[in-house]
Amino acid sequence: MSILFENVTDLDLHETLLCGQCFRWKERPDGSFGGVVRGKAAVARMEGDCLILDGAEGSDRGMWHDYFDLGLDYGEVKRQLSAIHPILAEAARFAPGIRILRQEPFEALITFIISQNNNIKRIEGIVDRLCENFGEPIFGGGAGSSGGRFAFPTAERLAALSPDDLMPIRAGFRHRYLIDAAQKVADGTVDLESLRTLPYDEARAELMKITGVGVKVADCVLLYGLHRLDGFPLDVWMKRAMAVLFDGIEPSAFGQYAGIAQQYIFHYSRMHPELFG
DNA sequence: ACCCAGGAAATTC
DNA sequence: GAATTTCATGGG
Repeated sequence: MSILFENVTDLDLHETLLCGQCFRWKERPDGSFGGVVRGKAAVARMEGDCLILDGAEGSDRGMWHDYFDLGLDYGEVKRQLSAIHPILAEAARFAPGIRILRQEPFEALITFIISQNNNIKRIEGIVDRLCENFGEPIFGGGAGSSGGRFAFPTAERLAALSPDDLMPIRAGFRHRYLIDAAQKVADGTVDLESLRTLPYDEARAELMKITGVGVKVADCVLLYGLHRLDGFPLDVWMKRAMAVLFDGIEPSAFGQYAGIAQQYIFHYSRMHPELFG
């Protein structure tokens, strides 16, 4: 079974799925991508301006439309952002097919806790092992050969574990952070869904109740897991980029789509390390 | 051997 | 309170 979207603009799967906002999609030899979203495995590919999800049994169009944020006009977003600063315009031109995915909040929380003081390659390996060890196996459909054959673990499952139970995923000092996050989500101490509408600073403060969540990780959870496009995560790359490429400019200057600007700049910077040598 | 990685907690000054 | 050190793990 396949799901097809026609007339899709401003989407490049390679740019969107491998730009550091998510960690579970794997590129396949034929250029398609295998991944798992909301417990459904699928293979994604583009043919011209058509987005095709193969083997997505049991999942509906709406879920994928939502995930790829197809309801937002990124052409208009880029017009607005490009008018703000010429280097931002260049960064958007460099990877015009980046979209901000609407990932699951708990997955964003866990994966970006793992991301701290870590590199993207190793983050992907840890997340893979986390899902293989503690996620529900997925049967049938695109699951067979897509690489990711396990759902992302639930908060309830992880909350029942101890830090030492996570030894197989080899996330080191982050084990206790992951358990604390799972427990606070599972017992309602932190209500992730409520963060969609809370004022930004209050939403950030809620997330920072979790041990291992500081400002940067909280901003990533809000942007990638709750689609707070006004969020602007500042990691080591972004701090360098702001200092070197946008000296004197405050993130607030990027407006309501600051988070999208951040992704263009982050990816542009990572692909041009010589700018900061 | 040394340094860094989409940081944050623990310790020290 | 602000500045520095430590925290696992793996790759360059």
